[in-house]
This record gives sequence, C-alpha cells and structure tokens, in this order.
Amino acid sequence: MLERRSLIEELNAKGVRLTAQRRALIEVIQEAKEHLDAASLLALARQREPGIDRATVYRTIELLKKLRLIDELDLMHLEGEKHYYEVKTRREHLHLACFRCGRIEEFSTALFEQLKDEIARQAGFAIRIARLEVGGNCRACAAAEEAGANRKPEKALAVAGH
Amino acid sequence: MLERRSLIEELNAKGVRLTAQRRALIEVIQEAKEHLDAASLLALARQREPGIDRATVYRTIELLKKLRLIDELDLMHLEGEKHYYEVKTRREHLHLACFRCGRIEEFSTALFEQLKDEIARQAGFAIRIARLEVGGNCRACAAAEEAGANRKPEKALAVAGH
DNA sequence: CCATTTCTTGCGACTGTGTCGCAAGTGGAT
DNA sequence: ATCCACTTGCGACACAGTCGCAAGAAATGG
Ligand SMILES: [Zn+2]
Ligand SMILES: [Zn+2]
Ligand SMILES: [Zn+2]
Ligand SMILES: [Zn+2]
Repeated sequence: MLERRSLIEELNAKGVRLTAQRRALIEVIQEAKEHLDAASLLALARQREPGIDRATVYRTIELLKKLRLIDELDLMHLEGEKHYYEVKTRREHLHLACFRCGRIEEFSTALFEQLKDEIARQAGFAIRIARLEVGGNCRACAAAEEAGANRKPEKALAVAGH
Repeated sequence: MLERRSLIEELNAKGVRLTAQRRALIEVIQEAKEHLDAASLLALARQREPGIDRATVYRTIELLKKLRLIDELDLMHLEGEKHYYEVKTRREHLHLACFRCGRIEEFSTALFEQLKDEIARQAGFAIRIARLEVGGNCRACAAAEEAGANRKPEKALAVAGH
C-alpha cells in the first residue's frame, strides 16, 4: 500500500510526457482495490476522461510495464484470457487463485526471495520479472469440497479447472 | 522425460473415449521437443489426422488440463498472447524466458517444493497447479547487454519487455 | 457383426483481446 | 506564442478461444 512516490512523479522524473489520458489511467490503477483488466481499466478511466480510447489503454499499459511501474498477471485465466495489472510497489507477493470461488489471495514469504536468488545465481539469469501463480482451492473451499466428497468420487470428470 | 504410462493408457484407465483425433494430439504433445501452442499443435496433428479441427484441439487441451495430464504455460507471452502446453511428467520445473533472445530455459530446485509446502500450510491452500515463470536475460544475453552498455544509458526508454 | 447409446467432431459464426498505420491534436520547452 | 516530437483516436485488422448444432464415430452388449 505504501507507494514510494506517486507514479505520476515517477514518470515525470523519467521524462515521460504526461497527458490527461495517462494521468487518468494511472490514477485508476493506483486507487484500484482489486486487480483490473484492460477493459475495466478503460471503463474506469472513461469516467475521468471520457474520450479515451482502447488503443491508448493498451499503449499505456505497455509503457508502464516497460518502465517497471506495473506488473502483469494472468491469475490462472480464471475468467477468460484477460490480463490483470497492479502497481509494483506493495511488497513482492504471489497470487493464489481459487478455482471454486474465484477469490484471489495474496501471499508473501521470504522463501520466494530465496528462490529468486538461487535462480539468479545458479542459472546466471538476470531476473526482471518473477511471476508465481498458484491455482487450487482456498481454505474455505477446500473444506467445503471435503464435506461434499460423500458422493461417488469415481469417474469424476467434473474437475474444476482453468 | 521418463513418462509414467503413456497418456493414452492414462486416458483409457479413466474411461475417456479414445478417438483418432485425441490420439494424434496426444502423440504430438508427447513427442514434442519444445513447448507448443494451440496453432502448432493443430498443424502437427494435421500431419497425422488431416481433417482435425481447431475446436477439437481446444477441447482436447481443456480435457487434458482437467485430467491433470498437461500443464499450460504463458512463457511471459514473449510472442503474442498464445499459451503453451507440456506433458506433466518430467520433473516439476519452472521456466526462465529471455526477453532478448527468446530462449526458454527450464530450472528445477528443491526450494520450489518447499515454497509450495509453505503456501499449502500457511494459507491452507490446496494447490492444484503452481506456475512460476521468470522473465529477464539469460546468462549469455546478460553478458552481451553488459558489454553493450557503453552508450548513453540515460533516457533509455528502449527497455525490452513483454 | 449389427444395433444402440452416448460422446465427440467439424463446421460456421461469433466474442473479445490486443495491434497497427495514419492524420489530427497536444505537452512541454524555448 | 511558437514549434516539434510525441501521443491520441479512429478504423481496420489479426488472431485466440468459444459455442450450438447436426452428422459421425466409440464402446457396449446382444
Ligand atoms: Zn496469459
Ligand atoms: Zn475458494
Ligand atoms: Zn537470452
Ligand atoms: Zn517446460
């Protein structure tokens, strides 16, 4: 939650031209309480800057990714092939996506940092992005599944999934 | 590399109807030497089973995912928004995607298992899939980048990326 | 070996994400 | 206020993935 500097300042410092459209998009991303995809981003940005176009949204996302100000997530593509975006400032974390209820949980641990270190050292790989996404059942849904496991578990092709 | 049973047997055991199309697709996936996307899968499968349709490829992928026989990868979407597939038998591994040369490297470590255990325990999350994808520069490209860092590094908006 | 049932396929049409070239518009520096 | 490079909107496009439906093919069992 604690942003370093606002993304706006960050952009200015890098000499990136600040347009009304970019400002609107950045504000939306920064104030988001959930992970937003390009379409939602467009809808929300239009509330502030009505004329804004789809192409501009994609171009701005590309820009912010290159500048390493936002991260792109897949969230296991739980609903369609969209991508989601989040500001890169909160503590580095990974995402747990529940196939049953669709909730996205965030999780942090020192082990993740250690793992990245090991990759960098052993593979000689200069890591720019490390995205760990986990799919399965959250605590509540795992319990519920357990309880409902009284029917014939055979031939259960009805596996939830991506 | 060492497959448990062929996917075909695996399917039979689960009572899944075995069609010529599915057989062709499974053979292609199993014999693949690289990570294939849906379109390549279709092209290769057509060499064995000419009439096969795009929709069938997608439906079969969905089936194999549900049965946990294959994994879906994004590979940092290095070239377009496609997804890639691989048989779920080789040792659990993660993928390193080089933004510069495009090579995909596979990497295994016990730390990854530990990390998954910690997630399962601490978050009470029943993990079905854990996908760790890393983007950056491979050893060779990191070195090359280093050498080429003699020009003005300022205003370098030309950051490679997704 | 044929009939029956159930599942699967091909086809065609469709949705939705993401991309691009270009002419008009605008930010920011002077 | 001027100017220029950069950015935007627009329209058209490329392409991944989905769906309903009628025809076709596995498996089963007689
Ligand atoms: Zn993806
Ligand atoms: Zn859940
Ligand atoms: Zn490389
Ligand atoms: Zn792999």
